[in-house]
Amino acid sequence: MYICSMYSKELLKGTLKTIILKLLSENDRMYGYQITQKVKEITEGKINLTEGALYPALHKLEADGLLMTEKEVVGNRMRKYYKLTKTGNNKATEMVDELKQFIETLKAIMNVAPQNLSWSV
Amino acid sequence: MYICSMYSKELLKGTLKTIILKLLSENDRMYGYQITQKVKEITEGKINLTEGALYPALHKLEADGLLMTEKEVVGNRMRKYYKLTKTGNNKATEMVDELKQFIETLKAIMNVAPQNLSWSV
DNA sequence: TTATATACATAAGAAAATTATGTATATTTG
DNA sequence: CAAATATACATAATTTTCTTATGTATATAA
Repeated sequence: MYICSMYSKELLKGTLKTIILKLLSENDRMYGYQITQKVKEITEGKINLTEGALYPALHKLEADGLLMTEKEVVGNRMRKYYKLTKTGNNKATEMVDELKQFIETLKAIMNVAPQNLSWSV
Repeated sequence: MYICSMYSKELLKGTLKTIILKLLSENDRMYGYQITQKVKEITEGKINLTEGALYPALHKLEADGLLMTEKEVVGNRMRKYYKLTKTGNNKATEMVDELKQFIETLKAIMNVAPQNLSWSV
């Protein structure tokens, strides 16, 4: 898995943790590979998370006490399920709200009224 | 100017260049400080660009041939105006479109339908 | 006269992602 | 049956990008 996104890659930066927390707030528990597939599905292939980004992010969220893990072996292969902690659940709500507001702000910039007069050069 | 944003700072990552190009596609020419003020104005203070992020980004965009500069002295103080090149203008359109699509994709994730059945665990 | 605003710049460090590997099993396909 | 692809984890080296901090300098407001 080497291709990250059909978007300019920079755009994803800063949103990964929020995406992970959001998915986990909807899905009780998920494992890493499942998260990549779920994101691919929801975004119709537009976002493909790379392992090099995902796994370190999951480890960081666990280290920060936002996620907890359960290991299971399914058909000889290991799975590590991630689940929100109580703190993680609160943080998820907070970060999703923040991202939604940020999206609105970005839209304001992207649709800025052409040539308003407040700045004359 | 040390405070960057009322948002978690990560969110801004990856969007700065698009913001700059968008503003310049609306404003013919702008100088650095003006860009910080314009962004503050449009976002109602929610985004404050730091110099440490802005100036290197402008220099990079110039080095990449997307911006060109005109220096002027206004009231004993130097101003460096930035303007889109032809390439920069095309790139601006492209990156703004990309960001708009990315925003829609992000919204899809943030509003993901709870518990659809395509992934059973 | 001191703080704030205007106006540029850059360097050190941190954070986060990309890119590239590595290990291993299961399944599909030619 | 062999090879490719999918599943499933992990990490190290590097790059990019931003934060934080600092530096220079003039103008204006308190």
